[in-house]
Parts: sequence; structure tokens; C-alpha cells
Amino acid sequence: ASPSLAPSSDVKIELENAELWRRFHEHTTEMIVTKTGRRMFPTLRYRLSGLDPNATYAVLLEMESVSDCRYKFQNGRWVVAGRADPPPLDANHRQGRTYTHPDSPAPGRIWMRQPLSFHRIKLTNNLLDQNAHIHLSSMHRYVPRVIVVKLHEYFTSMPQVVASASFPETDFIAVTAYQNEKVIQLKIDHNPFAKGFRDNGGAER
Amino acid sequence: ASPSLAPSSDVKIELENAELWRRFHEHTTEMIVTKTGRRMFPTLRYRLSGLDPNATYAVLLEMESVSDCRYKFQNGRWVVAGRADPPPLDANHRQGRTYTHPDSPAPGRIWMRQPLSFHRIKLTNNLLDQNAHIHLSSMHRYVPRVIVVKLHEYFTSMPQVVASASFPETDFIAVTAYQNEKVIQLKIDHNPFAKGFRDNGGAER
DNA sequence: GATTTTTGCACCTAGGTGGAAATT
DNA sequence: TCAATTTCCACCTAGGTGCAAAAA
Repeated sequence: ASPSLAPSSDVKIELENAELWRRFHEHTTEMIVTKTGRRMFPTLRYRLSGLDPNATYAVLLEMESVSDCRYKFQNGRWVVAGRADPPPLDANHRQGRTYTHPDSPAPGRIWMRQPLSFHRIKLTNNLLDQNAHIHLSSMHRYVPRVIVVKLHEYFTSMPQVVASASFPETDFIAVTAYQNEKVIQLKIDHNPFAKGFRDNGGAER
Repeated sequence: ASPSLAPSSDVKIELENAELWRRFHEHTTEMIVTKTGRRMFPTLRYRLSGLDPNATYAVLLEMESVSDCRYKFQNGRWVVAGRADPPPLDANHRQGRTYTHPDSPAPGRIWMRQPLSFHRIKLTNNLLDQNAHIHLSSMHRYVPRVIVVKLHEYFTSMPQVVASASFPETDFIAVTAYQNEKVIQLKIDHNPFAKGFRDNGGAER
């Protein structure tokens, strides 16, 4: 139970709130993208272990394209609708799908102390957006990959990827408006910011 | 007007919102300290120039004790009330008066791009507070000092202080409740969060 | 037409104010 | 009694929701 110095191969990444993600995944998760950037719900939360408590790490999140297809929602189901659009490039000629966790860089001890949350991450469909948001194409599928990078005395030698993981239940389709009512209901039921849309259901008061 | 590579001695630190600070200073600035931590108003805002755009820096803020005295507010004035209490030590046996700007470490280019703000800093009188707040003693005087540290390849050699500055107009007395009505009025008039206490003054509704 | 995107909104969460009363 | 501190509060700022209508 006490933390120990482990070789890189023992670095472990776990999805903290996997159960909630599975409830969405069951109905095909949708995430809103907007011009100004929209947070994800559920939030991506991971637990790290096996890091060197005193070494310095950065943690990245990358949105990986899951298929070569474009999708549409038809007759209550998501179906393929042709080949994927080519990934658009931003002003810096990059795909802009990588996000650095704001606590980076930090010692392993800090990363392992408590689950790390990507709640501040924002998804956008606006290529001109410069606010470090993640650029995605609507109606395309993605899966988040978390990447742990060890920094060797910062810049003296190349950073080294010591672990990376993507969880199938966190796969989602980017949309500009929700398509599936079941997904909407799960968002309303579980996201505190959507409380205003909940039925009060019971005989309270 | 174009940024240039300057030797450390040309690093410049300016107080961004000096005029507002002077209006408070005129009446002796007071800052509230609480158990849970209270923000400062006015906010400390500085402008940096003359850094190496590509070198890595951290920016710190330290609260320096200004006098050996304890103060009290009597007959509408701040007067000396004996010798200062010894600075209490926190659980880590440190005075806990240094705050690292959350953007640290970052390249000089980033620090110079826009004024840097310490609006998230919180003052506390609670020694058990572990939330990286600044510990101060009520009824004592302090002046904030901003310190720019150059990080040489992170940990390979000692960090080097390349500049530091404290501005007399940012001097203040820590209090648990405001003493001077003029200071209260300036806070209410200028802090957006205190808008609820403003007289609507005009003939509006 | 039909589908996809944008905009403005009421309704929330989250948390920063000084006042006033209670406490130390 | 007095001075200093703590607690709770109404009233704000700031910004995250899905909805509905409008626009593309």
C-alpha cells in the first residue's frame, strides 16, 4: 500500500468515473462543440499510479479519430454517412487536438495524490480559436487518449512517453446539437449545470 | 518597440494599476484576512519586459513585513501599538508568505505578452491552511514584492533571481474587519463583487 | 425541402463582497 | 468594557446548461 519506485512499465492509468461513462456509451455518447468552446460531460477523470514520486511529468490529452467515417443520426440511430472530412488544420498548421493538463509540469507525487480531472477542457469547431481548446469536426467520432510524459531535467534530453491509455467507453461523436434524447436525459440528470431542466418528479415541498 | 534579447539587468517590472493603488494608499490600504482565505483588492497587476523570450521563468510574490510594529486604529487614524508579534510558523515551519504565480514555469514570451495578475491570491490568518494561501498577522503591515526567477534547464543548476520589485503604494495593513470608512467606500466603489453595497446615487428606478 | 449550425435565453452552479450580529 | 475575530447572510460577478428560434 505504500508508494514505491516502479519502472516505467508499471505506470498504471485508470478511468475514475467509468460507470457513468458506460451509461452514456450504451446510447452512443455525444459531445457538443461550439465556436466559443464547450466543456465535456461526463468529465474525463483518471487515476495514475506507479510514477516516480520525485520525477517531473506532464500529462496530455489527445482526441484520436476513431474511424474514417462521417456519421448522421437517422431513425433514432447513428449511421455511417460517407467518408470522414479531412482533419482541418488550424492557424499553426496543426490539428489542435492535444491538450496539456494545466498542472503540468509537476512531480509524480502530485499526480498520484488524487485523481486528475480534465474538467476545464473545451471542445470547439472554430479553427480560429486560439484559447488552447480542442478542435473537432462535428459528426465525427473520437476517443480521448491520456498520455503521461516524463521530463528529463526539462529540456536537456527528449521527453519520454511513459504511459498512455484510451478507454473504449469514453468514445463519443462530436455534434453541434444533441441528436439522441436518451443522451440528453442522461446529461440533464447528471450534470449539475443542467439542473434547471430536471423534472422535479417527486412530491417534494 | 520590438522585443529584444536583453541582459538580466534590463528586466523591468511595472505596476499596472498604480493609480487605483494610490487612491487606497492615500487612506492607508487595508486587506481582510480570514480563516478560509480572502482575495486582495485592488488586485496586484504587473507588466514585465526585458526577459529572454525563450528562457523559462517562474514569478513569485512575497509579502514582506514593513515594520517591527503592531498597529491599531484609534480616533480615525492608524497608530503604533507596540512591537510586532513574532511571525508565526506554519506546519512546515515556514512563514508561508510566498506565492508562486500559477502560470509558472513559462517562457519569457508568455510572461511579457500581457500584464500578469495575482487576482487568485488569498490572504489568511489560519496557520493550518494548506491551500497555498498567504499567511499574515492581523494588525501588521506588509508590502508585496514580486520576484522573477530564471530556471536554468529546470533543476540542473540553481534558479537565479533576475529581477524583483516592491511598490510603496501597494503597502497595506492586514485586518479581520475594515477599520477606515474611506477604505470601505473605495472597495465598494471599485470592486465589482461589492456592487450590492453601492448607493445607486442617481434617480434610477 | 431537409439537415446542420448559430444565437439569445432562463435557469442553474460556484464563489467573491461587506454588513451585522454573535463570539472570543 | 473594549478590541478583535468569527459566522452567517443577501447581493453580486462569472460562467456552464439545454432549449427554441433563427440562420446557414
